Amino acid sequence: MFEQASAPIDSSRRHPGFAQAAIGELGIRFKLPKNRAVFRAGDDADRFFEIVSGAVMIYRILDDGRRQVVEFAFPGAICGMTAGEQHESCCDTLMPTVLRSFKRNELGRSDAFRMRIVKQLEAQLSAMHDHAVSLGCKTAEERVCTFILRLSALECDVAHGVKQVSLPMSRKVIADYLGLTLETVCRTIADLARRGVVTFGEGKRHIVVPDVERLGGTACSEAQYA
Amino acid sequence: MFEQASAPIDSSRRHPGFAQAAIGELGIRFKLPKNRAVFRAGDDADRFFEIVSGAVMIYRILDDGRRQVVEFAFPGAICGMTAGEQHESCCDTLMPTVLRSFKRNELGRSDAFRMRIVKQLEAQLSAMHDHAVSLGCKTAEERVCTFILRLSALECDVAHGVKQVSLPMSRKVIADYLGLTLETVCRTIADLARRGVVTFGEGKRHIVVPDVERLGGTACSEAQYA
DNA sequence: CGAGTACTTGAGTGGAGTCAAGAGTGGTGG
DNA sequence: CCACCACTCTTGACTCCACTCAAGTACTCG
Repeated sequence: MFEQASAPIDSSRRHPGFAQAAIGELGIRFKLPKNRAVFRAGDDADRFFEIVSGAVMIYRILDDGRRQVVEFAFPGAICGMTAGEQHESCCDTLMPTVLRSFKRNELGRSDAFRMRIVKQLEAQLSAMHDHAVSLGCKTAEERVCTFILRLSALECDVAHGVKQVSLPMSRKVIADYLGLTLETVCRTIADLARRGVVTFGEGKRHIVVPDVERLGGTACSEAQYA
Repeated sequence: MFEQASAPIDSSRRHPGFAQAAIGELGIRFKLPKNRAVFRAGDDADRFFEIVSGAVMIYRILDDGRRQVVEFAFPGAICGMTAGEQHESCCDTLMPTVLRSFKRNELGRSDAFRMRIVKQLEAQLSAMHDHAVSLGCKTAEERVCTFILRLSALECDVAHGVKQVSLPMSRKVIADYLGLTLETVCRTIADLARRGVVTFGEGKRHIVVPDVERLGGTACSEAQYA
């Protein structure tokens, strides 16, 4: 009935030995290659992570294999903070990624640190609200445009008024994030390209946005009530 | 193309005078009737709120009137915390509700308070992840079952093994939360009732769950990878 | 008790999913 | 360097779940 998502990356491929690599109070900095598990649902949530460079995805998997990517995390973001004892989601790297790992109880370290964490959690909550709007009431085309727009806001090369966005993830991952199938994502991007709303850069993972306004119009924005 | 959601409740119906009602450091406690605005998207986010009793919904509205209810908040939850200067969502009461209002800068008050806020934000983030799973990859029936199950976990009368859940919101609000139409919500509940997975209590807003296991099976749960 | 709102049910449609086949891309090893 | 293989991406044809439109019924509250 539903396409099986690829199972989570094998536990043995998780960052081996790093967590034990000691150091006391400051975050432990370490690097992972592409497609490695940072943590798995069910792991003890005694540590959380800050993305220094690279990118990760946080996702959940249902019994029958359906997968929902709930967040992407880029440099500056934190992930793996949870009120419970165990992680409820999985987290994989999308590209070579440098992380900083903190013990959960380091949270009490300093006011400045804690305020940063609160700000980050607020930002993530707000991003999840945006994402819920996409998933709950936008069409396939609006979701894809909103997604490209969001990526272009964080990371893009701007050359003579044209933005180039590089997608660090496969069509399947985008589909699992947007609540669509990979075929629908393909078709939608192809259609946007046909109409000139976007064009392809070098390779299918580079999207060029000639007119951000136009893409924004196609993405459908939120009403303002002041 | 899309059904117009009712516009947000008029600003003049917001809690009049309460914010100015002074008091210094402790939260200001106040009560609102049903269907009142707690805050609006665009309002200054200088205060945030704790639900003491009752219930509220947090939602966003798109240009063309589509509405997405992103969260419900019940006693113990906080709402209105945002990293930005203005609120990005609207918040209305679903029933007579007692709230406690805090100045944003009161956040620095005490460690215990701050830790409570962090825990709450983590819990809300986790709830949003669950919600994204529903919106992104569950069928109408699974969403409705997941929703009833979640409500039954927080609030329900248990009498001789049978759970009764009271829905404090209209079918339209449930639909806007689950990313469905109100007709689909109606049909789905009717169908569950026909099959005996749920039955109606007194009035259409009281759902009786004879067998929580069975409802859980219909809701579709998450895989565990330890 | 009556008016307005909330809810239910039916019939028909369409957007995104499913199934399937083929093209492009990148990494590896001879 | 290029041939091969695996994986990712694209496109087409058909299907189906949830949406739309529409009519009618049940609450709720003044």
